[in-house]
Amino acid sequence: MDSESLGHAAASGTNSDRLAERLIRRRVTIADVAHRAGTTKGTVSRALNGYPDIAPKTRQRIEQIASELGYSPLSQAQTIRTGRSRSLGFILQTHDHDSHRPFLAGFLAGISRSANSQGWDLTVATSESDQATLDVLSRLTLQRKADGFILPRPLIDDPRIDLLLADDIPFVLFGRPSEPEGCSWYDIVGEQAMREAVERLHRLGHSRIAFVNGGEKFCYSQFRLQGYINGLAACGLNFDGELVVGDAVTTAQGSDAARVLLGLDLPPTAFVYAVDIAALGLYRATDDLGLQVGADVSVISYDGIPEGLFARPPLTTFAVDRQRAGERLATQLINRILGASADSQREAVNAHLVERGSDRPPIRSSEELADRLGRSVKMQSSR
Amino acid sequence: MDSESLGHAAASGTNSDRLAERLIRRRVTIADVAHRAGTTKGTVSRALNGYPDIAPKTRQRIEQIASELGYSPLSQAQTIRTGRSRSLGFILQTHDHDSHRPFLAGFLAGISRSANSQGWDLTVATSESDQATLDVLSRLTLQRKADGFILPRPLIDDPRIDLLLADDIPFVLFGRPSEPEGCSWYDIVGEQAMREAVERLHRLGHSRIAFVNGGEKFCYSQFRLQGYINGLAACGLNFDGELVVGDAVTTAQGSDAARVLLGLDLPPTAFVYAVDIAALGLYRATDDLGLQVGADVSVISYDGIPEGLFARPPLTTFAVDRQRAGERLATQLINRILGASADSQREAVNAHLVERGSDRPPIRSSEELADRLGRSVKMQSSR
DNA sequence: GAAGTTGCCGAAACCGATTTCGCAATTTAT
DNA sequence: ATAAATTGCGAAATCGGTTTCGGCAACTTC
Repeated sequence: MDSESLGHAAASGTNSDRLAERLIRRRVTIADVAHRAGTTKGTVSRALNGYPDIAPKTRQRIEQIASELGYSPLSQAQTIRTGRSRSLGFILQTHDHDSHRPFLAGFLAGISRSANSQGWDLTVATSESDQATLDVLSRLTLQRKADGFILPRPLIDDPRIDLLLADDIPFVLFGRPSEPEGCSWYDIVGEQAMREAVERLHRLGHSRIAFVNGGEKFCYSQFRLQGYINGLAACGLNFDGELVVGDAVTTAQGSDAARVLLGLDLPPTAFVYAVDIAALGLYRATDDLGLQVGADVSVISYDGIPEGLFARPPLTTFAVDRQRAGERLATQLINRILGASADSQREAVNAHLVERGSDRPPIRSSEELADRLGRSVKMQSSR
Repeated sequence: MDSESLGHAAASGTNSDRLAERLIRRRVTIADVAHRAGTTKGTVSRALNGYPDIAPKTRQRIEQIASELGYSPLSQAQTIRTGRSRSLGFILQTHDHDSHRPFLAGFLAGISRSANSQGWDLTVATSESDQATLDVLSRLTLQRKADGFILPRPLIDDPRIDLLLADDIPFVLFGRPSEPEGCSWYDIVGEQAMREAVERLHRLGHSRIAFVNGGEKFCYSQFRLQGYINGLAACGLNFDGELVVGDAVTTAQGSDAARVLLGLDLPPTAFVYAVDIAALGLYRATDDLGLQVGADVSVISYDGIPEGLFARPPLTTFAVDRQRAGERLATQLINRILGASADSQREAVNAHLVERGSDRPPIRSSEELADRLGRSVKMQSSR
C-alpha cells in the first residue's frame, strides 16, 4: 500500500526492470510453443517426441516453431514424469590409490564432452569406501540423479556390478569384467600390450624378463599377467614363477618388488610393469643399488602417465587414451539407457607404445648383473 | 483374464515379485508421509521447510515420520517449482594447457565430497573455447542444472565473471580476481610462497635469482611476480628485469626460459618458477647444457604436482592442497547460493613448502657458471 | 448412404513437490 | 460476554512437462 503511494515513477521503474530481466532470462516453455502453434501442450509434446498420431505437417510446424523460439524441455520436469534424468553418473572413489588419479582429468573430460554433445549431463559423486560406493549408486538412482553409471576398473568380484545387475540399472565398464554376462565395456587390451612388451625386450636381447603386476583384486591384473605369459611363450622363453611379483600399485611397492627381483640369484635384466606408477619405483631401487635404468636394466610399463616423462631416462610405456575412453563409454552408456543390449556395447582397442629411453639392449648378462649387485650390496653394507 | 485363469500360484508369484520390487525400489514421496501423518502434502512440506505456521508438535511428528520412512524430497520436483536444483556447476576447459590438468582430480573430489555431504550435487560440463565456456554457463543456468559455479584461475580480464555478475548468478573463484567487487574466493597466497622461495634461496647463498612466471593472462601471475619482487626487497637484492621471463606454462616453455636466462652474461644460480610443469623444463635445459640441478643451479617452484617427485633431484616446491580447496569452495558456493554476501565468503591460505633436492647452496658463482657455460656451449657447437 | 475405420488432436489427469489463500478453532483484547 | 486477532492447517493452484483417453472429422467399405 504505502510503497505504491510513494510514487508511480519509482514503482513502475522497478517493475519494468523486473520485467526486462524476466524477458531476457525466462525460459521458453512448452506452453509458449503450444500457444504460438495454436495447439495444446500435449500435442507439442507428442509432436516433439515422435508419437505416431501427429500429422506430418503439424509436426513440422511445431518443430519449426520450437527451434525458432529456442525451446528445449526442462529436464527436471521430464524427470518427474518419466523417471529419467538424461544424466550419467560417475563415482569418484577417494580411497583409491593415487595410481588411479591421473586417469581422471582426461577421462572425465571425455565423458562430459561426449555426453554434453548428445544433450546429456554428467553427475559426479564421491565415496570413501567400497561399501559407500554401493550406497551412492543406490542414492543416485533413487534420487534420479543418474540414469546409469560408468564404472572404472572392474574388480574380479565386483559388488557394484552385482548390485546394478540385480536392480537392472544400466552401466558400462572401463575395462573387461571377469564375467561378461550382462556387461558392456570399453577395454584397452592389456594382454596385447604386455605381450608386445615381452617380445620387444626379447628382441633387444633380454631373456630374463620379470613381471611386476598391479592390484590383484582388479580384473586387469589377470589379463596383463596372461599377456606376459603369452609373450614368454611367443619368444620361446620359459615361465619362471620367481620372476613374477604382484600387487604393486604405488611407487613404493614397485620399488620393493624391484629390490626383491634384483636380489634373486639370477636377477632379471628387464622388467615389465603392469602400471607406470609402480614402474617408477624401479628407478628408486636402481638408484639405491647403483644401477642405471636403460643400461643395467630395462623396463617397459603401461598407462602413459605424465610422470614417466620426467624420469631419467624417460619411461617407455604403453599409453592409453583416456579421453577417448571416456567419450566412447558415455556413448555406450547412453545407448544402453536407450535400450541397447549389453553385448551390443562392447569395444576393445590397443594401447600404443610410447618409445622413450628405458628399454635398451642389456649391457651385461644376468650372471654379470648378479656379480655387480653382490659387490654393490657389499659396499653399501660396509659403510 | 487369461493370465489370471492360468493359475493363482504363477500369477501371484509374478505380482508379488513386482510388489517386492516396488517396495524395495519405489521412492517414498511426500504423499506417503502426509498419509501416514494424517495431514496433507502441503502441511508436510511446510513442516519440513521450517514455515512458522506449523504447530511445534505437528512439526515434530512429521519430522519423525519422515525420518522413519526415509523420505527425502525429489530434487527435480523441487526444482520445477522453486527454480533451484541444489547442484553446483563446474566447467572443464578442455582447451586449457595440460599444466592445469593435475589440479582436477583432487579438486573435483573435494568439491563433490563437500557438496554431497551437504545434500548438494556436482554437475560437470566441458567447453572447448573461452567463448563456449560462456555459452555453457548460460545453458546450465537456464536449464537449471546448476545454481552457481566454481571458476578456477580467474583471468585478469575475465568474461565469465562479467557474465555472472551481470546476470546475478552466484559463483566462487579458485584464486583471487583482479577486481574483488562482488566476488568470493578461496585463494592460495602466491605472493607469500614466491617471497619465501626467494628468501630461502638467498639464505642458501644465492644472490642472482631468476623468476620464470606463469600464464600472463591469469591473475595469479601478477601476484606471484609481486611476491618475487617483495622477496628480493626483503633480502636487500636489486630487481633486475633481465632475470624475469614470463608466460611459461609448459615444460617446453619452461625449458626455453631457462636457456635464455642461462645465456645471460651473468646467469642466475637459482630459479624461482611460478608453476611446476614449467620448472621441469629447467631439468631439460640443464641436461642439455651439462649442468646439474641442485648443484650448478637451484630451483624452487610452485604447485606440488606429482611429476616433480620423479625429477632428479626431486623438485622442491610449494604445494597446494587442492582437495581442501575444492571442499572449501563448494561450501562457500552453497553459502552464496543460500544468500551470503560476496565478501563474507573469502579465504586465503598459504602453500606449504615441500623440501626435496632441487635447492642447495651454489657450488660456484654466477661468473664461474658463465665460464663453464661458455666452454660447454663451445663444445656442443663444435660437434 | 449408413456403418465402420482411421487419423489427428484437445481435454484432463498425472508426476512430486511448493506456495498461496482462506477458514475454523483458539487465544487475546475490550 | 462478545469482538478482534492469532494460530494452525486443509484445499487448491502451480511449476513444466508426459501420457491416457475419448471424440470429432474424414475416409473406407459394402
